[in-house]
Amino acid sequence: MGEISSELPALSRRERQIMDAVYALGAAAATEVRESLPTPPSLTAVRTMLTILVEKGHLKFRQEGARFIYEPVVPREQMARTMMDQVLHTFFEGSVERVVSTLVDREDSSLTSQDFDRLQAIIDAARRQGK
Amino acid sequence: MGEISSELPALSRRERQIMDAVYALGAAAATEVRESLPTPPSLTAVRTMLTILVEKGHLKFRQEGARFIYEPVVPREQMARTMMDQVLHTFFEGSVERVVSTLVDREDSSLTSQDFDRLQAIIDAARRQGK
DNA sequence: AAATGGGTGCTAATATTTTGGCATGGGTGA
DNA sequence: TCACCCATGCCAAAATATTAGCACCCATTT
Repeated sequence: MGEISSELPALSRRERQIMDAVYALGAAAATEVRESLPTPPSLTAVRTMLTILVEKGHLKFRQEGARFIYEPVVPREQMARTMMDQVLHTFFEGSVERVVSTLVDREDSSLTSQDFDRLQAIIDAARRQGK
Repeated sequence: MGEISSELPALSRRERQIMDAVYALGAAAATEVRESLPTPPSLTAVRTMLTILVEKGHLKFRQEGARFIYEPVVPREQMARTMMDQVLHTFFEGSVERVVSTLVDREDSSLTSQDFDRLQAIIDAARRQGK
């Protein structure tokens, strides 16, 4: 049925918007999802979409008291990886360096000295581990 | 008409697939676009979509001999930035560090020692400039 | 207990997307 | 020059996506 795993599913526009919203929120109820949608439709419509996404295996939900909390089936961590690969390939010709360059050069990067330290630490660690 | 600029347009599924293909290719004719589409439709269908995307202002084309080469209106560089912001916000809670971490920890990262040097240089440069 | 705030399921109209046929025209190479 | 390839425009069916109404259920709060 599902076949989601690490493949990024071909979602429709609204479905993608909703999945993005849920990923950004971590987990959320219909109302919250609706609030973070661009040009939000009716709450009923949002609920329908959520149900569809559950049926398709992209979302799951847990009941918390009276409310239903929706959550992605593929954990954010994993999807983040997939999305990065996607962006890396489509917009950066697979160049990690260009991505990092873009990241740290952003207008509103506002990276502190400590942030830079941490970045350096991450790279050092990867270097040691990689070989 | 267009109103595209840096806002990421709400494309339909196929439209996004095609835009991604064109971005990945840099510029391409209909046939090439078709070849890099998942479950490609007929060539006519692809052409129709390309035309629609031109009408909507997402693509432009130039005639090169007998063939038409399609190209994104928003340059890849700029769209790359927008996409990064998007991914950063949706999947990494805005944490640049997490992105970098994910990038260098990828299975098939295969980053060489020189790659790491360059990464470090990028960060050093940004640090000096940012402060 | 009654009102309220979510939730469900079923249903269906509308809107949009997606597909591609068909006739036609212009370059280009054999 | 004559196919051939690639393009165009117009058109339209088929498939999907999107929206939402309605009746009803359950938990919480007043």
